[in-house]
Amino acid sequence: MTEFNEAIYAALRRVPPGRVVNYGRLALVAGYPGHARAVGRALHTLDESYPDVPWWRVINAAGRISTNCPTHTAIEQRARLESEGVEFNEQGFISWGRHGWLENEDISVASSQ
DNA sequence: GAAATGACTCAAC
DNA sequence: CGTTGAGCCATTT
Repeated sequence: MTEFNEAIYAALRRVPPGRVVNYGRLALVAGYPGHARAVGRALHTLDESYPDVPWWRVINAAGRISTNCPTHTAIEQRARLESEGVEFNEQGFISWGRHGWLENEDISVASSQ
């Protein structure tokens, strides 16, 4: 496992239940800005070895589930999120204004609600 | 080590 | 938000 993956997992563990974060922001928080795709790869390689990593709280910038993994399906991810209180749109989108992770509330989520 | 791939993102239409 | 095209980076082949 690489240092990069550890950083991603560490940052992901900081995400509280009921909150979601997109790949780009997660990479930014982990200290690797611009590594959005690498985050996707890191989560893809994720397995039972890291049970405490809430991979389901990671979605794409559009606010939608992007998961396309046989072991971690988008259906399962949505179910996990809903059980945590995350609400989905009719179109399957998540409201960043309600469930977006603010990290330290220092970063402007730019939620124009 | 080069080329291809992917759980991405942003800017333009 | 919908789609397209280009940029991005780590892992895989």
